[in-house]
Amino acid sequence: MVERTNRRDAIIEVASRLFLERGYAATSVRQIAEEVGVTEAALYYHFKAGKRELLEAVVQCNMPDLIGAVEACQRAETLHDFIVGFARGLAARAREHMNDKMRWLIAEFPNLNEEERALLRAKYLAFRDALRGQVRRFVSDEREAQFIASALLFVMFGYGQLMITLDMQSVIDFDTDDFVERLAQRFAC
Amino acid sequence: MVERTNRRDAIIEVASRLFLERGYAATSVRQIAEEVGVTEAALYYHFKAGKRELLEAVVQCNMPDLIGAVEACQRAETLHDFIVGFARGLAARAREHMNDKMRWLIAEFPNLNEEERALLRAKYLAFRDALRGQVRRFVSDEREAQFIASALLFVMFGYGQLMITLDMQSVIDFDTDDFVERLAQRFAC
DNA sequence: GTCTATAATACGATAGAC
DNA sequence: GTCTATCGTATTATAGAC
Repeated sequence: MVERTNRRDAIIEVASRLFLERGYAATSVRQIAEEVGVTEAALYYHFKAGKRELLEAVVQCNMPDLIGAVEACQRAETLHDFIVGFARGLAARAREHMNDKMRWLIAEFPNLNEEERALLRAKYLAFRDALRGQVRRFVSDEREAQFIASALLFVMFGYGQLMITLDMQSVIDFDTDDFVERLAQRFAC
Repeated sequence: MVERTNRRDAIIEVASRLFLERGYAATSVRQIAEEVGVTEAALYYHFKAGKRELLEAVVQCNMPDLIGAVEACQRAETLHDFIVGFARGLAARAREHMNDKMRWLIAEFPNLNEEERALLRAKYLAFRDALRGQVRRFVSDEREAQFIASALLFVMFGYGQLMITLDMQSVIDFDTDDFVERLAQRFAC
């Protein structure tokens, strides 16, 4: 493992912010170096493989922490409470820019190499399995638990991308709490 | 309305393909002109406002035809059949690159101006209302119909972005037909 | 590790001939 | 409408001094 200097981390942080704001292709190495307060040459010392290596680093540190949202509601005693708690956990993570990270990963997906795509898929799978494991506590049938976990996942993801990322919430009168409550009732019956 | 020449349309077509493949920022005017088989100067004759005008044209012609998916299953006689038919309609549209278009719109969302964002929101609203109208045929309660329409929308969108756009289907054993069937049962009960 | 300086190329955009 | 030619700038990346 290569030693990580503070400067290297600072570069990744700035690159991460700019990539998420404007996209990989629209961000220049010069802009990143300027905002960090170093020259391009210094940046290329830290990232010998250039801009692509910067992308790799940013992809790594922007993998969304989905698992945490499941762990946050392990104590629920009914499926209904679990679903409501899960939605609450995701909402908290949305405030930590989880939606922006997902939007960005989707946006840059065509630019990712196979290794990075595999990492993203592994994260997704681990998340789905954790979710299914929790649902399994309340649903005895394996296939039914699988279905509920997938459905919850799709609903939450679709909500995040449509309402938050595409900012539909600013123009639509949508009662999220009521939606989550109805969803929980529907799946817990 | 300005007269549209064949050449202008050819340029939009190539620009559309390249923008969707590589993104707006990563595609150069030169590449587009080359693939169309004209010079940059000729391209700037057709698009006096330059690259940004190209984006506007491509955004316009890549607004997904969501409404069609609802209209395709207007004859369903139960909510269960409607949901299954609706999923089938979306699957057909996925083959017409509707998912790629949605992925691209999400990716370029930060680059869109207010007019273009408003257009996207209007499309979404019209789609949701059409969906709710159909659900209303089977569900008397207005708010419940609203909930079901939103839930279906989020599920389908989440499925499309995760399974198709992020290509999870290539690595996960997922039975879509079984999923849709369980979904229909769950919401039609 | 960070700098100055610079290479080599690509970019968006335009002028003017035909 | 399409071309050639070109402008001014920005791009990724490197060489070599300190």
